[in-house]
Amino acid sequence: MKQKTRSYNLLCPISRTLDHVGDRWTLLILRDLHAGPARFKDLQTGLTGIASNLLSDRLNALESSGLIQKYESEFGVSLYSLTELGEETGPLIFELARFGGRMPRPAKSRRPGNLRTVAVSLGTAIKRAVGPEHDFEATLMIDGEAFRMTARKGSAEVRAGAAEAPDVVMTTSYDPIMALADGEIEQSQFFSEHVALDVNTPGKEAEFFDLLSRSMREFD
Amino acid sequence: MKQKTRSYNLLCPISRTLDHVGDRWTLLILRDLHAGPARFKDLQTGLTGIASNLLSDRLNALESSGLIQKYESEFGVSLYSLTELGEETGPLIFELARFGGRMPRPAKSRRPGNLRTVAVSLGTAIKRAVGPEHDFEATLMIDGEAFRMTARKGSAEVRAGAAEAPDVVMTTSYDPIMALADGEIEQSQFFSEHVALDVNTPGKEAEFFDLLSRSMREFD
DNA sequence: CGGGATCCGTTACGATACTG
DNA sequence: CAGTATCGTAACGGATCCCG
Repeated sequence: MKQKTRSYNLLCPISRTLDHVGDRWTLLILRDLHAGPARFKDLQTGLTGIASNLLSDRLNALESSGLIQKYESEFGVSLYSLTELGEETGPLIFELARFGGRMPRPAKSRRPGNLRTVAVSLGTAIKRAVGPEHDFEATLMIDGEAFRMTARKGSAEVRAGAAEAPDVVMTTSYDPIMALADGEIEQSQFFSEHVALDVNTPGKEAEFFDLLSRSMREFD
Repeated sequence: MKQKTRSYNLLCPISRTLDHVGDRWTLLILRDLHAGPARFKDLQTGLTGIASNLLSDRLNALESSGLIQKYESEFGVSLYSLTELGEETGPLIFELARFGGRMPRPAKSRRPGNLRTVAVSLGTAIKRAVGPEHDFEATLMIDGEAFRMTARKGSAEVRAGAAEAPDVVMTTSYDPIMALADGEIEQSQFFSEHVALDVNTPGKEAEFFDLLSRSMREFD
């Protein structure tokens, strides 16, 4: 049950970080948790085929490191979420996503079991791009999976689950989003060909588009 | 001789990055190369006890990924260096260093075999802090190991080896630098108690101090 | 049925020894 | 100095089992 988790144990901040998050799967677990609290099963499907014992080991290790916490929600569902310290891996996750866009896309790659990864790449990017002029809530429907994007008072996030009272609702699918993130298509093409938009609060769609296109520029 | 290098192969930029740099030791090798070209032996000592076969495997894999390149210098010395693509891991390395400062320092940790790691943490930070008002070259002597810091026209770097015509020479040692990076002592204390400074070009020490203290603020 | 723990074959790691 | 070869061991990966 208990893995030993090899460590470098070197007097260097970089290797210290890797001692906590450098094991296989660990950064991907943190990635998915940046989309909000998740159950064991959510993580297992999002990580396409991680062995349950490994997921369990990693969650325990992350809890020991103080990066995540486990708690029971109503009805006794166990949920894992980032601690305040764990949230601080956001910029690190963002740089991982950004660098991935620089690497050639491999011939065939599997789709993850859920789309939290999209929410995360987007979420880490809009946090950098948001300004005080952005104030809205949006629902993103991606291949039937719902996420909510919130921008308020200079801070922003994307989380799993629909918004309660969205100003705008954007419907799209996974492949064009990834193509956009990988720089294979342009923003203009993405918005015009692959997106359907519902506006509940007229005027807010301008803020929404503005934040989204600023975010995409963060990946350059 | 040839390791298989497990990969996630998921359609996600984050996991794609990890497919290239996520193996054990790989990010630390890149770290050391951010201090400039290095020989096999330099890397081996900097990584305190990495097995030579692993170092060899990782270097081959990184070369295949296009992140590093191998070339012969004069006198037939083999050198490894970052490619243009590999240089782009800079921000990622910086975030790894920054997050390490947030984690509690473990009770006992070994010193790396050389101090390239210091040059790298510093170097990634000054790249973010430098402005057009900084224009100088400095030599940093850290426990007898020489590095050169260059700031010119809005860009800056730190590399292994002394500067040829330094405007200032700073002499200090490893432990206080790490204490500073880990937030255990203040800048003012660091400069006043643990640093000796030689000024060759009067006036340049102000620019030098300014860039250094701006850099430290990047870690907050 | 979700949330894991146990078992076991396989693979990468780590140390040492050895060679050009 | 710059690696390659060998080999024991620890971590991974997949399947199965267990418990509320």
